[in-house]
Amino acid sequence: MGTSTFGKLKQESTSDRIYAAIREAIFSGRLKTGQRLTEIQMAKEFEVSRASLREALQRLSHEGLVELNSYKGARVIELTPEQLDEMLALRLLLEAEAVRQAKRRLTQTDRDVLYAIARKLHNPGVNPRAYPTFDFELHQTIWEISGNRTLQRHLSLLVSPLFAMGTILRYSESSRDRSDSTRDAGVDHISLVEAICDGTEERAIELMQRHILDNWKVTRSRIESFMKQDS
Amino acid sequence: MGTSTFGKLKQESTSDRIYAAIREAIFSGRLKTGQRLTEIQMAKEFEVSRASLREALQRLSHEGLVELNSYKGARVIELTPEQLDEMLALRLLLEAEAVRQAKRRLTQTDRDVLYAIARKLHNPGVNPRAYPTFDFELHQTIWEISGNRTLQRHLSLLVSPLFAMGTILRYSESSRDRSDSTRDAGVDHISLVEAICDGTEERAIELMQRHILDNWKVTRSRIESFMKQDS
DNA sequence: GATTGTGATATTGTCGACAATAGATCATTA
DNA sequence: TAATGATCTATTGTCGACAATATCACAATC
Repeated sequence: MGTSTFGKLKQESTSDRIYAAIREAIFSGRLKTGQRLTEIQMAKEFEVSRASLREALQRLSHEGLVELNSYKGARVIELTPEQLDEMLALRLLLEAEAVRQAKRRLTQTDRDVLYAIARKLHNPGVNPRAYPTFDFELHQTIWEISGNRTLQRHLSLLVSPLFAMGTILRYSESSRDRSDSTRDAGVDHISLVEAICDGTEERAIELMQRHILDNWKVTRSRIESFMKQDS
Repeated sequence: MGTSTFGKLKQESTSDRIYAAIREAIFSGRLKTGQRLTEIQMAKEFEVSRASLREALQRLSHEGLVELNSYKGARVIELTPEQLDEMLALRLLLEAEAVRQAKRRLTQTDRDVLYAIARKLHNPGVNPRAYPTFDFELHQTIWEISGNRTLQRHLSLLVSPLFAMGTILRYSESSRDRSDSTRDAGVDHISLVEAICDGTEERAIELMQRHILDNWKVTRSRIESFMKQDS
């Protein structure tokens, strides 16, 4: 339990840490919508220099989580449920395109990799906390197979905050709901991979979108109950 | 006509200048694919501090024009014609979605604004050098009307470098071809705006995509002749 | 009383210097 | 000689300080 293995071997920079910390603070509700993020204050709080902090803020701004104005500073951007739905809608569009292009370039090794990930997710003994990581890995793999760097960049940009939000809310939710974290899947991943590898394009896209939507329903309900308890 | 635009006089920061300068250097071919961008050297060259330079590099990295590696520095990323086509394909997808959503939320003022821009573009006396700016303005307006911030962010991120590249190549091309800069339009803008305001969704999307593709053909041929003369 | 000008203050933009790291150089050894 | 390891150098990551700017309070003017 206590022996967590979350630390990647790759050494993360200071701005990486700050970036993740601020994002976590936003999603967990400690930093609220419209909250002004003063560089000096934040730098003191995290005990880092303003340079690293500014780099983190710039990344958050790029991701659309904070708003940067010249000589006016950074503010936490408003993330309404409607905007989250917008992000999800765009994600559905791009993931469909990724599936379309991935199907065209699929090699045998790609199939093996996809099935391997799906089996990891299907394995009943899998650590429930690892589920979202594996799920994310599956999506990323499909993006890579598509061979379309542009699509990859935009999908990462779009999905990364959604994924982080889901994970953070999952860990901060009340313990009674913890159980259903294990059956987020909805569409099971084996069927999805099968459709991508050997099904029709339409079928693959449909399963992918259903899979995303099913997971989204869970996350969205978490967000709403989180917002209720918050106010 | 009398619609004066005040806001564009915001003074640009140092990193804005450097960002634009490096991007220009990349598109004009002075900085070639894979070229290492040393911070100290670039900072000296532009006579700015490394802080501003790093900020510019980070933006270029977000835009996908340079690659940043920890403790290894920045390199100009490879932009093959195939990758440009990828970007265009994604743009077609997103612009179609923008048109779709804009049509649903269109107000009378929106119509007026769109027609005003289209007339500016249609006006035979318009400065040819202003054409791409107005064209960009038309697209941005449609994105805004869609009301979808996420779509806006991703479209800006995607189109901004394409637009910059087109503009830079236009100005650096040999003077004999300058004439056809005035008739890039392809689909004329009035028809496009009419379709968006009063046509069917399919018609509007089709005209939008044809318009983008027509302009792209011109830009792409410029890129190819530029690459030929380059080697 | 509302508006405009002026100054104080807090915050961001920019800079130069130091610390940490990667890559190259070169000596050492089997 | 080829492989190995220590050292050296160039470059990036991080920091604290100064300059430029926005915001607020308050006085002056109509």
